[in-house]
Amino acid sequence: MSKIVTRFAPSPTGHLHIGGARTAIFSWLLARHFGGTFLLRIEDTDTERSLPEYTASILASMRWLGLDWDGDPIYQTQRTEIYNEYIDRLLASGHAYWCECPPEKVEAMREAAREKGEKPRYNGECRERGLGAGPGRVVRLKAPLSGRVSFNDMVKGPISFDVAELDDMVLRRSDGMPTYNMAVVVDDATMGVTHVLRGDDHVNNTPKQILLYEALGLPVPVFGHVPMILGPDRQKLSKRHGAKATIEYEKDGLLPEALVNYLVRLGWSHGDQELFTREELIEMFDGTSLNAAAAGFDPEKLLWVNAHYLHKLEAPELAKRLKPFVEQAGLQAGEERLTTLAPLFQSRASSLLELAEQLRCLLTGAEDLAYDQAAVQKALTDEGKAHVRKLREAFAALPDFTEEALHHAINHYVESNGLKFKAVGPALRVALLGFMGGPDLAQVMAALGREESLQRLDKALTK
RNA sequence: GUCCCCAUCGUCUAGCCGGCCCAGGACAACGGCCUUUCACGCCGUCGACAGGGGUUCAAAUCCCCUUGGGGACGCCA
Repeated sequence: MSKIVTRFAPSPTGHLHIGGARTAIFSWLLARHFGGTFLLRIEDTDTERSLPEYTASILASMRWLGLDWDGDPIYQTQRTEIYNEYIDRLLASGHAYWCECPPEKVEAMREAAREKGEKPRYNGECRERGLGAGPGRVVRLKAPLSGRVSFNDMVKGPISFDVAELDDMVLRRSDGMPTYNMAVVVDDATMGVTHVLRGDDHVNNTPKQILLYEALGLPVPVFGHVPMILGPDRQKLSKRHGAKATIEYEKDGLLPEALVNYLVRLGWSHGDQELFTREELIEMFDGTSLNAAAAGFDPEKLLWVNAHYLHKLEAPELAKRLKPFVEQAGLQAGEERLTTLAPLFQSRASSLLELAEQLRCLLTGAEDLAYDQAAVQKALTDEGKAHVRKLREAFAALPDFTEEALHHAINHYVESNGLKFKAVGPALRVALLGFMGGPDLAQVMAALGREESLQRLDKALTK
C-alpha cells in the first residue's frame, strides 16, 4: 500500500465538539501510525452559518489536543473553480446534466414517492432533455439506474446499497456553488486522501460519493464510519449529558492528554488497556479494533482519566498548567509558589479547575481564610484551642520551620502529654485550613511558612 | 414510510474465523484495608451475552426472525 493520507474536514459552524474531536483523533492517529499525512480541510461552503471565529476555535482546539496537521488548512470557498472544472468534465462526459426543475417541483416528487411507500427521490425528468446552462438551473449526476454500490467499511465491514435508492443528486447549485458531496469528492481526490474516517451519519453519502468517483474515473478511497457518541442514557448526546465543545473542557481544567485518552477509548480498544501515552496510541492504533456500535459518553470516567493524568504531573509542569486557573479563581500566586503548594492538593483534585479552587485555603491570607462553621464548632473547642495555643508556642520556638521539625514538634507534644493525635489533630487542622480535610499538617505549615502558619493559629484562637 | 447501520454488566469495553467464558478488565456503586482528616492507593462485592428459532457433539461467538436503538432520505454540511 502506498502512503496513507487522511484528513479531518470540519465545517466552521460551531466549536469543535467532542464527536468531531474523536474522529479527528482517529484520523490523526491512523496517519501517524503509518507514517502518512494528516490534512485539514475547512468546509466553509455554507456561507450562511460559517464563521471565521469558529475556524479559529477549531484550529485552536486541534492544537490544544496536540493534533498537528500537515501543510496549510484547505478552505473549500477558495476552490470553487476546481469544483466547476470537475463538474464540467462530468457534463462533457455525459455523467451529468442540467436540470431546470424548481425546488418546489422536486419536493412534490419526493412527497409523491413517499406516499407510494418509496424512498423520496428526484424522478430524473431532465435526464435526457439535453438542457444547457441557464438561470435557476442546477447540474445533476446522471446516476446509473440499476446495480449495487458496495464498499468495505473499515469499521462496519461490507455495506451495500441498491442504486435505485439513490437519485440524481445535485452537484452544482443554482448559485454556482458545488454541493457537499461534489466538493468532498473533488477535495478528497485532489488532496490524495486514501482513507476517509468520518462520522456514522455519512454512511448514506458514501454510495453517492462512490458513484461520483466512478463517474470521474478517480480511485475510490477506503472509508471508515465511526459511530456517533451518545449520552450515558443512550440518547442523542447533548449539553444535558455534560458533553461540551472541546474548548469548554479546556476551560473546565481538563488535560488534553486525558481527553484524547478518554475519547480514543470511546469506540476503540486495545485489549484491557485503559491508559495510553500518546506514543502508545500512535504505536497501537492501526485502524482496526474500532467498535461498530455507538458509544455512550460518560463524564465520570472522563474525570477519572483526567485525575490520573493530573496526579502524574511533575510539580513544575503542574504549576505551569495550573496558573491560569488560579488567576481565574481570583487568587495570587507565581509558578514558583504553586510548585510548592499545588502538590499538596494534587491527589485530591480531578481537574485543574478543581485544584485551583482547593488551593484557595492555602493561597488566601489568614485574614481571608474561610472557615467551615460545622468543623469549627466541632474541633475548635476550648480544649482544642488550648492545644493549639501550646502547639503554637512550640512551633514558634522552632529554629527551622521545616516539615520534619514540625512533625517532630507535633509528635513530641502529643507524646509528652500522654495524648492521642486525635485529641489535637482536628483542632490544628481546622485552625490551619478552615475545614476538616487536606494534606499532612506539618507539610501544610512548612509550605505556608512560619509567619502565615502562626498567624492562622492566632486567628483560630479568637474563634 | 423507505433505505443503511448497530445490539455483552448502569456506562466504556475484552472475547466474537465456535470449545480455554456458569463471560475478563475499567468507570460508577457498595464493603474493607491503609491513615492525622480528606484524598490517592490497595483488596473485595454487586452486576451483562435483548428475545425467539435454527446450524453443531459444542454458540456470547455462525444463520434467520422479532424487538429495541441510531442514522440517512436537501440547490445543509
